[in-house]
Amino acid sequence: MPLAAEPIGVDQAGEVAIAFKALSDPVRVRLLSLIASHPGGEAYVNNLIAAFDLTGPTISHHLRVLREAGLIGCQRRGTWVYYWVVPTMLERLSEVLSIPAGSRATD
Amino acid sequence: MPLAAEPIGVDQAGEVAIAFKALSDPVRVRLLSLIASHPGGEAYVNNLIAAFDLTGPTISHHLRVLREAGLIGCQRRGTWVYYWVVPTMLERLSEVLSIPAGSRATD
DNA sequence: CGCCTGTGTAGAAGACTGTCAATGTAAGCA
DNA sequence: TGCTTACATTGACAGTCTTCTACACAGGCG
Repeated sequence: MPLAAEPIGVDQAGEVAIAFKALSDPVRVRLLSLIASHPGGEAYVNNLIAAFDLTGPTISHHLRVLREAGLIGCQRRGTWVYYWVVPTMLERLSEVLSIPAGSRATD
Repeated sequence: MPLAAEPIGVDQAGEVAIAFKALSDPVRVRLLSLIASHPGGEAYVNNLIAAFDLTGPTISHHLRVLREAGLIGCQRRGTWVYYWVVPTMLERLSEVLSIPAGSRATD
């Protein structure tokens, strides 16, 4: 349900805000984009760490925030840990921000 | 350009993160929804304050954050100040989160 | 002019966040 | 078993955020 269609409920506003908070850091936005745009839809941590001027623990922390927000999933395969995006969550957020047709007013 | 289409640039990630940070608080999500879904697309501050268990200055602060993020605009008309949403900004964020067709992988 | 209402600003307290160094855990290999 | 690599957790520090109280500004009205 788009945010602009009707006043959002308190509970749903809280859930949505948690997801947006996970996206409120440039590093996490880039991480999500790197994972989502990776060939095959997956990426492993070592590649992600190499893309930033940050230490491993910091990237690990950001990945955890994204995971706890339900935006990405992960799985260990042998030594490496693979991450992938959860498309349904992104789509839900995208819909929340969409503008319903015919609801535009003074701009 | 959707976030999942290709790795997002550092600059754009920063801009997008600022907008998402503005949406990372439940109060601001509800404020934006109240303004966007208001008949006529506008709302004035007194009504917004009445919808929360928060003081006027706190609502004023949140409105400023939304305004500085480019998500809403405002104008004084006599004694009252009216707020409205900026649809282009919401649409841009919605597009960033959208999933390009055919890019879904292991879920 | 002076008063009241509506709205924003300033400053401060407390909680939260991003980052790091140090340490811990898990898997592969000799 | 012991060593090495890959990744996560812990604890700490500096900075930021949310919220409040107190105050200031702007506009209408007597």
